[in-house]
Amino acid sequence: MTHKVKCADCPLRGLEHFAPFSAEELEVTQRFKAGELTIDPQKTILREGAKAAQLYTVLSGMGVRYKTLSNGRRQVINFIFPGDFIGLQGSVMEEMQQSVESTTDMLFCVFDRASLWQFIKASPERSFDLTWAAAVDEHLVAEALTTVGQQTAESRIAWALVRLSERAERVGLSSGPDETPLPFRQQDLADAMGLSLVHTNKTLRRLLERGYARWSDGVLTVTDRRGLRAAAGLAVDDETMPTRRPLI
Amino acid sequence: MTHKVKCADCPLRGLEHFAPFSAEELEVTQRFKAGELTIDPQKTILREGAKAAQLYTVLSGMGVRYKTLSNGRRQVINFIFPGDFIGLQGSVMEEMQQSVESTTDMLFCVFDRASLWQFIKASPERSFDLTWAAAVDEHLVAEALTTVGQQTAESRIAWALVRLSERAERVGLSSGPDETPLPFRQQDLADAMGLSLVHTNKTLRRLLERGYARWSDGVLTVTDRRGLRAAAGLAVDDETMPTRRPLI
DNA sequence: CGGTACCTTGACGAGCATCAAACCCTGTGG
DNA sequence: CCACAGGGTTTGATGCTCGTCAAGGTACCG
Repeated sequence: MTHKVKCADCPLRGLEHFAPFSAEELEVTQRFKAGELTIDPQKTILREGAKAAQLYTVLSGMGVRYKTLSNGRRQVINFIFPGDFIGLQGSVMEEMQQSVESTTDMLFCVFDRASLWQFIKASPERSFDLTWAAAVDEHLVAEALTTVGQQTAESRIAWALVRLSERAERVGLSSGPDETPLPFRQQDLADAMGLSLVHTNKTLRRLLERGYARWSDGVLTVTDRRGLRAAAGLAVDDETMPTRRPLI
Repeated sequence: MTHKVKCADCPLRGLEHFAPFSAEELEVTQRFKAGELTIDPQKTILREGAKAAQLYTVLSGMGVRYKTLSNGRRQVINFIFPGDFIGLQGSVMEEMQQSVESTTDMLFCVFDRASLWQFIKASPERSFDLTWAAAVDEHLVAEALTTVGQQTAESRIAWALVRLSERAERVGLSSGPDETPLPFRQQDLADAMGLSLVHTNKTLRRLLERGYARWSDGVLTVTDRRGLRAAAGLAVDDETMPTRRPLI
């Protein structure tokens, strides 16, 4: 397999959201890279119950990470953005407990799980980045749990819109001021926030009509960020996300 | 500060739930250890908003990790058991986003955050264990999110009882067959599962009356594990937790 | 044009929250 | 030894939030 994108040319590296690479880190990562993966929309990249042999960094596109229950319901654990590192679960559990599915076209950087160990030994810096990635993920999920567990439907939806737009902006997806792609369905939002599709729709509609944002054709435009944050139960300004995170 | 408990004598090491230590790993960990901390019940070990300078491994006792909202509500993110490693959040975020509070008397093994880096460099094996710990945490939180988001009150409570008893058993807390300490209040359970105290009480009572378990004086006795797992929406037998995990 | 995927809206009822109060304990002090 | 207070548990009554059911609307696609 050839690498169409050299790590040195990785489009994500330039973003200020990601910590800078040393030349050595770059080289280690490049060696660890096994190839690339291009995926169509609505395809499953990782499937629950399977043993994942690979790890992926998202180079472009978006998706959802979710878990399905025996009763057929689905919980969206997190939305997947460029820069996200996925598949660690499979290295710790016997088998994957969650699935990852593409929403849009996606491009992945593929790493071999078997060589993960060498990767760690080769570069302590990079190995801490792994821990970092896992910790950030946990933080996101914990915040989602808090929102789903303690907030009303309105706050939950508002919170999701705030976080989704923030994350999109940070990885350079903005197509204009406060305007980012949001290719997900209302059903995805509903499954993420523990609400029914119908109630999600009605609540979302109310928020949009109140002038906090617009959302059509897969593009979200936040027109009143402060109002939206307030509705979400978030402090109007403060940022809880780490401003810079390592990229793997 | 002196170490009353040498890592070599750590009471947790013997448990088969934890991966064995090599002599070298033991030595590295011992060097990293800064001291010990004894805490009374109902005390705050880590507080949201603060910058944590230390990391802790729980040697004994139990507690809760939670996040408080601006509206005064509280989400319990996870229950803390012996062997748990806490404080990583503080190394990744600017400041802690969650608090940790003791429920019982607790004993911690204290590590200095400043020397975390040396720790990682000194032992790649141990550094991967950090990642492992973070990933396991994320898995637990994700499962909680799934339960809170998609299950009825009855399933949520049943799920909590199953997981709590399992975790307690694994770290050697059983006081008899299917009998483990459970020092938490119903309010803690309620805050963990996103339910009101009243509804938690009524639902819990129904489960207990149905003969799945008994719970009094801080001791949980599971009398019908299969029934309880079924009520929780879990497969009757399968184990999703990694059977062995590293101890830090 | 029929078919499918997604969004939207109304009607109805259930699950759960909230309010209120009583009932344990255990500890404390007169 | 008893009165009292405080933390936790338990129970009943009431009503709101949200889920479920049902149907219609729109866009897109073969």
